[in-house]
Order: sequence, then structure tokens, then C-alpha cells
Amino acid sequence: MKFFDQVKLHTKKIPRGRVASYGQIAAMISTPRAARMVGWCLHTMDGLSDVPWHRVINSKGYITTNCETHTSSVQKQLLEQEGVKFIKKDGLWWTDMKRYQWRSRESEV
DNA sequence: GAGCTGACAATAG
DNA sequence: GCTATTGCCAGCT
Repeated sequence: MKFFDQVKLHTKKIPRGRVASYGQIAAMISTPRAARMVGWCLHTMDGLSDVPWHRVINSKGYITTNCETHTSSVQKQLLEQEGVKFIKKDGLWWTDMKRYQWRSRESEV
């Protein structure tokens, strides 16, 4: 099992209408500081995979994507379709992590 | 084959 | 409490 594969698996486990942080995913893979890899992993998916990459944001609840294929607007829209409310904060889309952050049993361990 | 890059997070000062 | 630096590991050049 490679790092990327684990990121995909955990990302796919995120339920609809819920979001997770990069660090959270990284922590599930037993590598809390590999949050950068999580984000980059999702970038390589490029939407071609069946992985809900839009459900992964940074720990502050901000969308920090500016790629052509992953603009903040796109990610925000995908999440809003799932019931996640977004607010424009400091020029970036922000969501309340306290309400929408996914709490899996594995992440609690 | 080696070095650089990359959607962040945590620790130290 | 806030700012700056280090760490993470696989893909890309």
C-alpha cells in the first residue's frame, strides 16, 4: 500500500456533506506531517478518479486551491451541492470546520 | 539517477 | 498569541 493509495482510500471514506483536513487524512495514514503530500495526491487525481477531492481542505477550513482544474470556486460549488455552507473570508472560501469536519473512528484513535 | 516541487501542519522561538 | 522554520514522501524535470 503506497502513500497515495492510502490517501485515496481515506478520502473516499469521507461521507457526503462532510469535509476533512489534509492533516487529518495524513494522520490516518500515520504520517501527521505529510499533509502536503495529501494535497498533492489529490491534485494528481485531477477529478479523473472517483475520489471526492473537494471534501479535503486545510485545517483552518479554507480552500487553498488555485489550479485550473481545482479552483476554489469549483470546490466550493461541489461542497455546497452536498449541503456545506461556505463564506467568503479574507478573499478565500471558508467553512465551519466545527460543524462540517468529518470525524471518523480511525481519526479519533 | 539526483534534486526540486508540491492543495499543509506542527513545533519552536 | 503570532511568525518563522522544519518535516513529510512520491511524482516530475
